[in-house]
Amino acid sequence: MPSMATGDRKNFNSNNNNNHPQFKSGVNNADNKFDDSFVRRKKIEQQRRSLPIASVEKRLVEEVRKNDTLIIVGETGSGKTTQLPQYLYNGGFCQNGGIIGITQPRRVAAVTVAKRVAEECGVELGQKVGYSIRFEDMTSTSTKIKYMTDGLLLREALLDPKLSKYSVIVVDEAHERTVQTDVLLGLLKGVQKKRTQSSIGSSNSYDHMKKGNNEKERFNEAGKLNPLKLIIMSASLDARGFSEYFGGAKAVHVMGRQFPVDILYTAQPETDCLDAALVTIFQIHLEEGPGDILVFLSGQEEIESIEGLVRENLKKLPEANQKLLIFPLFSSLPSEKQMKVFTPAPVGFRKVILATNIAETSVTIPGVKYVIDPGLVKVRSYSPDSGIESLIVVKTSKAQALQRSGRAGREGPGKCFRLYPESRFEGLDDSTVPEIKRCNLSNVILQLSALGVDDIIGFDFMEKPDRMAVIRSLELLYLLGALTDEKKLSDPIGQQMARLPLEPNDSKALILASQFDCLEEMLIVVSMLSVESIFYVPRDKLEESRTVIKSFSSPEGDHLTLLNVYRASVEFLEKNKTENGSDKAEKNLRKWCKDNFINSRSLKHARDIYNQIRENVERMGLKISSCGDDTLQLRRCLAASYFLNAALKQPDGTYRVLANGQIAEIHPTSVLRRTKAECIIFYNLVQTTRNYVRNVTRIDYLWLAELAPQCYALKDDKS
DNA sequence: GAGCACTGC
Repeated sequence: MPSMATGDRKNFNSNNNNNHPQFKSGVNNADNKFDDSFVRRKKIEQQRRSLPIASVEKRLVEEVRKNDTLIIVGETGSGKTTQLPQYLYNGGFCQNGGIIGITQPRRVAAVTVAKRVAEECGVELGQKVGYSIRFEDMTSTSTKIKYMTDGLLLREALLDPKLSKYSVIVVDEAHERTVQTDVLLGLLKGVQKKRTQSSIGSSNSYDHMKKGNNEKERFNEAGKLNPLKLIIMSASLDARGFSEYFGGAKAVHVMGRQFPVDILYTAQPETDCLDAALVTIFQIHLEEGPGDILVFLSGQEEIESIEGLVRENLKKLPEANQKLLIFPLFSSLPSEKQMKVFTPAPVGFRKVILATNIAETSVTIPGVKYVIDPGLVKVRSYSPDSGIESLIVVKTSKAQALQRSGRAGREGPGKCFRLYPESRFEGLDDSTVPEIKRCNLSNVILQLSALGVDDIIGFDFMEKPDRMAVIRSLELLYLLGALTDEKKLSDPIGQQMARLPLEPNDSKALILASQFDCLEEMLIVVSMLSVESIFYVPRDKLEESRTVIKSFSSPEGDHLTLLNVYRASVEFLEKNKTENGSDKAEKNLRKWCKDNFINSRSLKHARDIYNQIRENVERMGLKISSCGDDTLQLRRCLAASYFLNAALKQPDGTYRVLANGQIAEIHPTSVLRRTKAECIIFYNLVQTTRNYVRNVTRIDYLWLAELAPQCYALKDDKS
């Protein structure tokens, strides 16, 4: 417990190393009652012209004309994401009928930016300017500027390996180095080479035309496919990595527009980060001017405990100083609760937002003037040998610290309190380890195989993934029957698996389910497994939730329990629709979810996935039939698909994973926690305080040898 | 009897 009363406070050193130019806001200073479209257009025009990037429009277009690949480093607020595509359009880059594609790592970004650009262009969204993300396509044949997620462009490449409808592809936020971005960069490099070759040697493109490719390709006057212009946009200060990867590509810098943020460090290293954050919150609240506080914490648990501490300490202050409102923010929080952070604090009040990484890039909260950064972050780590996933708390990178502090300077000058000494900052890694070096690669490999890349180890990644991780994933794909002995994609299993937007194991389960006559059920199970945490239980309703959740549970395990939840929700929705109409029914469903401790956002997501993959398997011609109440077939199918995730009970009640000997316990949230089935299959193995298997179903040990002989042979067979 | 950062198709 911090001793605020005794005057315990943190001493912060300012580095005063502030070389950011200060800008006047210039926006919204006229409270215009006559905000008709003309005035609005004028305003937009003015805003566009005042962006830092506007002064270099001609030069940028010229550079793109001269260079097939260009790196653009643009700081926050430069306007690169909204403006560059418009400059290129006006510069004639769509004249051959090609379109400009801009990729984003996140769905919301693709949507909001597309909306803004459509407005700036004065066109209806979905016409000249559109976006395309999973479950939502807002483009048409007239779309010339298309925003999309990078994952979606990867999917498009499966159907059209030369991405022939694009004349320019802009990869935005490349510094984030998500798996999808990294794969995309490697792919685009190859596409560019192919298109350059085919526009030199005419035979290639001619062959392609002869094959009767459905996709219309963009040809120049001589009937050749135009080269692909590639633009990599990054906010990182160092463009060297990208430039080197693209053969010494030219890099240009565009100024940003940020308000200055004063960076403060503690004089001494902190031993207790939570306590330091708590003290700093009150220090700001009591000593600094108006403005909201954003605190970066590692996870839900930390957020909830600090929330309690702030409340406790707040009560001890004089009433005049109690005007502090606390908002937790993390991804699994139900959206109604997430939305609350956007309501401005009443006059005289200050908000403090306790957030995870979600506030670093995904969510921008207005009103933040102070950032508290303990310098830690929870990251996923994955061990290819044990197949164990875990979340570990590590120090942020310099780039991440910079990103966090930037959150204080969006509306005016701000302050960032780093809860560590300046010397420690110097010792941080420049940037975060790319995701591709710390994740399961089976999906990446499956996708690349479908694109004709057979030599994964030799693929031109910007940063090569771990060799062992590649080998393990190749093994898995081979055992699932997706790859042949020659490491080529198998037909039809591998081909079908690659087409499904799921993890390879889940795709295999669907394909097998059509043979086990339980595809109807497996579609639901896989959709439910693909989303995060279906159940959401507030801390104070633990007891109440137990009986409610129990009503869904199946003695056979969690997979069937998830199936029950989905079916109950569909039944509720259908019945409501006939009685109350569609809109009202959706609203009632959300209430039903709340009453049943189900996260309605997750359930909606599962329904979207269900509809999408159902359409996929229908198009593949798989037989969709139901096993009804006979769940034996479904469990046998699970065993046949997830055979590598089989575990046997040991005398002490723990489980031993047959494939690699790992020891784990059944997670306490599982319906099989108490029953202790002899043999189980599980969906994933996570390490927290202990090793836990989650989403578990009871199976018969003998099924393994019968259904997965490539992995298990009966011991008696040899004698 | 425990706890799960964030994305994406």
